Amino acid sequence: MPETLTGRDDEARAEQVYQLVLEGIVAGRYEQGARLRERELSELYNVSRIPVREAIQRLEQDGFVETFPRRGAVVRQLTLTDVNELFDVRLCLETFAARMAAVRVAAGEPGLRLKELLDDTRQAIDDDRTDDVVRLSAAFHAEIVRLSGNRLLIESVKPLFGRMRWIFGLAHNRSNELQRDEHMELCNAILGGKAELAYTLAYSHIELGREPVLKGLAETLEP
Amino acid sequence: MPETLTGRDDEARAEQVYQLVLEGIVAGRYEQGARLRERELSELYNVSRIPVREAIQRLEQDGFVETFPRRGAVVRQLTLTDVNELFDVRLCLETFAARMAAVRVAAGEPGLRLKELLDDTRQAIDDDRTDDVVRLSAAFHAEIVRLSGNRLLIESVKPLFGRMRWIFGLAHNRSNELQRDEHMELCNAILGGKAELAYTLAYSHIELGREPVLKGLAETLEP
DNA sequence: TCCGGACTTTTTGTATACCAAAAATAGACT
DNA sequence: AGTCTATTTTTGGTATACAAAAAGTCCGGA
Repeated sequence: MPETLTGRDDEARAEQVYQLVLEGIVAGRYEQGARLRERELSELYNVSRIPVREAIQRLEQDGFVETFPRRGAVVRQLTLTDVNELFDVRLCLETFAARMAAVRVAAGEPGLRLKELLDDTRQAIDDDRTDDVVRLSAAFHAEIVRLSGNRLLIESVKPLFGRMRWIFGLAHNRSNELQRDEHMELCNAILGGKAELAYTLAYSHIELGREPVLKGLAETLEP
Repeated sequence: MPETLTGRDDEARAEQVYQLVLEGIVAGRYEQGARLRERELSELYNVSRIPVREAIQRLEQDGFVETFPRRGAVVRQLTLTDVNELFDVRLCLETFAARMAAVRVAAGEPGLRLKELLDDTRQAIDDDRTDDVVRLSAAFHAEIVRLSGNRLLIESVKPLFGRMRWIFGLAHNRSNELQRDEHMELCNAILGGKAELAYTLAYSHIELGREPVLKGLAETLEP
């Protein structure tokens, strides 16, 4: 029973509720269309209904729950269609981001953070810290988008990353080693300012991730 | 003084507040970083602060206002950078949508609505109903995205269309006749199932829109 | 005169209590 | 058992209150 929010660090209760519920969703603690009742959550987390409503609104906007008028919010369940749609949109936006990132780096934008993330991933793999590997991999993709310099693109991609976290949490994935190799190549292309190469590498890297995830989710969905 | 919302059709006060404020923003009734005070809006529209907050949250998510902790929301102002970013992201998503739409039509999805919109636009141009022309043009682009069948793509594009409405409201545009010709070509490609052609036509159509809008906005911004 | 700090007012973020109406649920009746 | 009705939940909304952070104001001193 987390009385976590009671008197403690105030400021942004809504944000905290959002994070807590999201955590529950990606960890699979809610199942198939479970209802999120406002009063239930507000009592659980010792906050009023206002922050809860705000959190639920954001969860809906990020595609984790669905709300129906006068019936409230229910946790969505991921389908194979969702995964395919996600990968298609990622192919659109992230390949563009990779190309732009290369252009911007060629124009002087510092891209060292990308290499750092790669080094950290190396460490995390060697230490077998699986959660960190996943987190760092996501951070790598996010950093490329950030490097693109297009704020609207960054905004547009944000909800996708939320969904990715969810999907990768449910359906795992393929060899970390292989993925890191691809990240390395992509990193080199971007830091070398090779825009078209970055585009191509990003494309194949994302596309390579699709099948394994689909297969993993299919298994999770129907055991 | 619109007591519009008072006893009337309840249901979705937040939505109405959202629409009303958005209307004000795209119509340019608010200027350069004007503050949106919760109580002010709630008194203006005769609602409590909750629907107002909800509306403001959505306005932020759609990029019309910016909020700062403990300082509330201010109306954003469009910059040339915003326009360029918007067109770049549109090039990503809408060209993909056009390609997918062609594929889906070839696979049997009915695309007649696209032709209807084109006919309506013809009428609107002939009748000199400028507002309708703009609205129908937007609807044409939206319909292509809808035809793509990718719900996540539809969600991702929604905020862009909001911004487009804003931008086209401020900075007008180029010959309706020319645009309609391009729409016609694109429509034919999609209905003919010619995916790559649809992609190319969508690309050049969107890109052709960029310069005029930039020029128009530059004039609006510094008179 | 102009500057900086103390005081006052606004405004947000949240809480509490309450209500109408729609859904969900239970119950009664055929 | 199946349908119609009554009861409880639950949402969406209102009103009001309050602490704390900003913003705005005022005032005294260099």
